[in-house]
Amino acid sequence: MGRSPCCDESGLKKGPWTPEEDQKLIKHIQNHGHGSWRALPKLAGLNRCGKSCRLRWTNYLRPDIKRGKFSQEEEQTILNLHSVLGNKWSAIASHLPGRTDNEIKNFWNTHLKKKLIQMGFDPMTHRPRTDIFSSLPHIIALASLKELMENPSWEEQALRLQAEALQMAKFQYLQFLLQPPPTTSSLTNTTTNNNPTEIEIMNLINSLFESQMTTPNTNTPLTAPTTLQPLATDSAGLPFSHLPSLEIVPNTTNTYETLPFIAKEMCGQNNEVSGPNNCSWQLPSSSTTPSPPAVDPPLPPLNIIHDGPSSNSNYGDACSTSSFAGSSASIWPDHLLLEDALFHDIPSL
DNA sequence: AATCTGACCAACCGCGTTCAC
DNA sequence: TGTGAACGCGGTTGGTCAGAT
Repeated sequence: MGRSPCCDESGLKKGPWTPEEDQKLIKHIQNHGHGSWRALPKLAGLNRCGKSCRLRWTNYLRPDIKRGKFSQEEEQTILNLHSVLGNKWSAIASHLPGRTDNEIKNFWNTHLKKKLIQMGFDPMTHRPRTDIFSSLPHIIALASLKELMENPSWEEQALRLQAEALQMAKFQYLQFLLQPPPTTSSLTNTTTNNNPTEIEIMNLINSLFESQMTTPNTNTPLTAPTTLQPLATDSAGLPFSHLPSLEIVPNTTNTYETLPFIAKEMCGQNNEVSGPNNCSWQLPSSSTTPSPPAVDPPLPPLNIIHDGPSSNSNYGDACSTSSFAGSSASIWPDHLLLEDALFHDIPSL
């Protein structure tokens, strides 16, 4: 379709508006309304194109425009609406009286987007970022190179580091998936499209347990309850503050096939759930947990009644998760530091 | 004091849609 | 119904300013 030719016309002024031009535009619109924007500049005595006049009026001169810093409520509203509407700035602006789409767009690009990224969220999906995986090969390569430079037995070190990095990334991603969705906005209703898929969680849980086998293919049962502690809260107090610790309890009546149901229920934030095959997990009473911080109190530990050896030989070995949980918290206190930890002190290449 | 860098935001550009003829 | 002008919207640019080096 035809594009407006007005901006292509030569001889029309561009760039910042002067106070005199503003006054002409305001006075004309107050007296006559804007009518046809194309005809307005000539009628108002402005050497501007109609489009420029319209933008100046709608984004800056309109009397009902609210200027100044965005309030916490406005910020929250933008987050809510953006999680639903995406970059529909005009639609978002329609819910914020006095704010223009341009202003909201600028505020988003300069503040909110960065804020979400810092908190570990994808600003487009409002879900925890998973791009750790896409960058993992790069991280591992550099980490391996570091080992190579520092350690003569670099092959072994690199392999170990690779395994640890991959394991950590999986665990962190699993923790992200188990958060109550979505957390970028406390006002947003829980919508199913923010929930991780059952398969997604199942695959991660299985791969974690599988790779934690200490004695492969021996079917050694898990002999004592083991707890996966949540990682430390990040600097902003999110998102790990909502994460329960996971207690894996040996239970001969359960099978690994119950894990998808466990995972599914964990997403639902229920306090007590009975799954198939006598599988169950529950949130212990709050009295068993340390006193919560003033803001964003953590959920109490989550007990998972987990099976021991399974008929499925891929998953049937013992899990030594306590050391895993301990190392995870000490090596990478939060997800944002994983890359930092690996890159830290790496000489420039 | 000079230069650099990044944040901020008004304004522009260009595409898709709507409207009038 | 087809066409072109007008409009609306989202992405991008570029000027300004403040803080860091």
